[in-house]
Amino acid sequence: MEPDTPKQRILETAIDLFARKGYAGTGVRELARAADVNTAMINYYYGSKLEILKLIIMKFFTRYIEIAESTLTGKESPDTRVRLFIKAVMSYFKDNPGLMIIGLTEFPMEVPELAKIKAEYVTRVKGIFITNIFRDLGMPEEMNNIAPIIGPSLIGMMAAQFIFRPVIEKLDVAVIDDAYYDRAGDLISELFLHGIKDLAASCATGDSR
Amino acid sequence: MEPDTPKQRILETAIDLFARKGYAGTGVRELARAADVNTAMINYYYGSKLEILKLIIMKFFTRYIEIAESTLTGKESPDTRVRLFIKAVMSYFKDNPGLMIIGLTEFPMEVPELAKIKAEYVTRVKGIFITNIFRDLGMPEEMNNIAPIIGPSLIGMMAAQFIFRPVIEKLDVAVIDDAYYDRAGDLISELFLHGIKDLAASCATGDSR
Amino acid sequence: MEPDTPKQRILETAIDLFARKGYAGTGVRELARAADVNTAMINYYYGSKLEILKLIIMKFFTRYIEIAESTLTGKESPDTRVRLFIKAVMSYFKDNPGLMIIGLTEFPMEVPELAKIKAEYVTRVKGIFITNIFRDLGMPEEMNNIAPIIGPSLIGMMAAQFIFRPVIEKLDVAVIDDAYYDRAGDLISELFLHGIKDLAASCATGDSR
Amino acid sequence: MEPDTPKQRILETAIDLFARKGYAGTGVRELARAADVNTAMINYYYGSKLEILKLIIMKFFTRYIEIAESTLTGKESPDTRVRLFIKAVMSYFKDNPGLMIIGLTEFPMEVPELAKIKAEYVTRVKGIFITNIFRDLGMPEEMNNIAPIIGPSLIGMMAAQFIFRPVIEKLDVAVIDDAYYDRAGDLISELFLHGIKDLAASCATGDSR
DNA sequence: CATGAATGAGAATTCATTCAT
DNA sequence: AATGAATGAATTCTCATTCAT
Repeated sequence: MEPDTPKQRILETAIDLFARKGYAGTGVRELARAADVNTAMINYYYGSKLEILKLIIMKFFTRYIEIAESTLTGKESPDTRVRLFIKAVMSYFKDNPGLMIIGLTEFPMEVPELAKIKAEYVTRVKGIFITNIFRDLGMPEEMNNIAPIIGPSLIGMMAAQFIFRPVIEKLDVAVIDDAYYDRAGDLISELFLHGIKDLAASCATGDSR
Repeated sequence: MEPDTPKQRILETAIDLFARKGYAGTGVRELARAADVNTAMINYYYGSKLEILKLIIMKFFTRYIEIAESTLTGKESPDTRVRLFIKAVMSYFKDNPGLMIIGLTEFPMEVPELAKIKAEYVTRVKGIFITNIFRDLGMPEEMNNIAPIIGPSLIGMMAAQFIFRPVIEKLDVAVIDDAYYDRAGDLISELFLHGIKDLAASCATGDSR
Repeated sequence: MEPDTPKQRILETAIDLFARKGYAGTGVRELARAADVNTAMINYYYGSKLEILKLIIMKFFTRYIEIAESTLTGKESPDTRVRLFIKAVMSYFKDNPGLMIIGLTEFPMEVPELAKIKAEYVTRVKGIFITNIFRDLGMPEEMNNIAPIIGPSLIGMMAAQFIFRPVIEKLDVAVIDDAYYDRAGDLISELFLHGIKDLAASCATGDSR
Repeated sequence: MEPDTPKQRILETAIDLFARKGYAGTGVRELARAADVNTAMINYYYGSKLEILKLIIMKFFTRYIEIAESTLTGKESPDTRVRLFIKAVMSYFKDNPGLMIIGLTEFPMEVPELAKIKAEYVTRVKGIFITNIFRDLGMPEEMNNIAPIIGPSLIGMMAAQFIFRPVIEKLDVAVIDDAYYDRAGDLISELFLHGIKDLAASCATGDSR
């Protein structure tokens, strides 16, 4: 179905390598070899190594935003929508772990352009969350300022399952398969929802902080 | 008080640069310049760039384990101990953000030695958690298998506050200062404790999954 | 006729420089400059400086073995064959002094691989000599154990003419030209044959050692 | 008896290392470590690495000349004197293989001073040989021009036993011990004397070339 | 005497990229 | 579209040497 062109192979291989060895830690020649293309092809198709990174980051966030919008803005109860969101995100991360790792952890500060793009994406997600979830959960307005804390917390919980995978695997636990990530998603949903609702409740009774 | 020797300066600068630009993304010459030492000094004192990384990772985990042991094994209620742990960890991360970022995100897979060391540290923390917290919270034995999910989740929440800082800063939120991280710690404590206790409760009634 | 490609130029220049200044004493940048190529070309074509050395040593011994086989295994009298061998070897050395000097004097002990290869080549030559010359000269079996002495002696005599050339030139002797080496070859032949035959004779009469 | 001062240890270790790994292939720090002295001591005692090399070469030739003079200028028959010379030289080489290897094979062309010194030494030996041996062996005057061939040949035979030692050892021969070198010395004496006398004889009858 | 810190130049190698074919 | 040669800058690390203590 997918044509498997050299150009595609380069991108897929880059996602894998950048995620595992880091953007700076991955050489163009290494990438070319792994993708089984000529070294010059990389610059021919993508212009530069950095362009590939940009592309990957955009790719990651584009879909991430889509998921946020399609799951969080529905008509279901806020609980359900959060559960749907987490389920969808976990599924997305599971199918594209490399994309996620690169999108979330590669911060080429030398490229302000990228930092700005990232911030824009995150701002949008934050907006979606406040407008659709916080409000519907009945959280008081003044709790919006904790959004920048619980947003990263939620994504941190989900991402951690994949980022720390090499270490988790070394533990004597059952294998990390699809079911594992399903369970993790459910767990994170419970943790998050119970936590945030109790928080909102106690907040309403005055014990703000 | 602190002597500020070239050797120390190299290490401190390395922590800063490795955290911001990545291990692979940081050159020795760049490091030398930033630490204001001769390039050869780096190898003179530490042997190689990789040795510095190893040192940093060990440093991070050594203290992290200490914190886990000293806070989680006390006589207080499990709730209190978790709160103390999170507070101490957040304080540790706040004072040593670079140390944490490197310790948690740099995975030089080419160095199996490091991977093993990391796994050992994590195994110990997992043990401390299960023995001291899960048990005392009255979690059923069969929930131990969610430890590898919950552990990363908790640390993911905490770490996210620092790892995503460059992006969070770009949001139109209040400045990220000490108080910010205090609040984040409290919030994560609530989220985690409410979540996990409700989870244990619902698990006891059979709805576990 | 010979294409004179950069790759060839690198090898030829390496032979010259390694022979004159030693392998360790020759820098890649120096080699690149002398061969009039970009420094990176050396690694591009040969992988590493060490690979060039290996190649040169193999090259030397390959031809050396060929000469030994083609001259020593003929149907002529053993005297004649030895003379042919020495003549051919001297001619080979004269045309490729660098190859010989490197092949015989560079012993990178750090590279056991090379030491093994060398030993294999030498073992083969020793075998050829014993089977084809010692036997035909009527040398008693028990004299085979002197082979490891007279083998090096013979090659030492021949090689010395080239290895010590810089010093010989400083003496007030006639110029060192083709005729000089022809004469040296003849002389060495006489020295060697007279010597070894008298030796065999005296050995036969019992005055062994 | 010998005090084993740091200064001496440096020189002895240098002889060993320069011989085995080459002058250029031996680092000052490596030398210091092997001699168990501080790196700076090397320059403190000898000024520079090059000075050590010069010293070693001088040392080698000084003794070599002494041996030539004391053995070749005696009252015994020329045969006997040559035998004594070879025996003494082989003994000298055996006890100081490093000294010999460095003295004979290290040609730092960049140091014309050294080349000149070497040439002077060799010229003296050549003179001793012609005056004391060739003449007494009754070699015709016109054969003096083969001295530059014969000299290197003889020393080449002797040196080869030590220079090629690492390779000889790999052959399946008996161990290389003192007796081995004694035998080699005797053999080389026979080879050389038989050869050169027959040569002189045939030369006298006109078949010179 | 002896040390360890310090240095600038140089080592070999790899980098991302370009270009002619 | 694709290749392999080629490049100059940059990589990490080692060099021999100096110097203050």
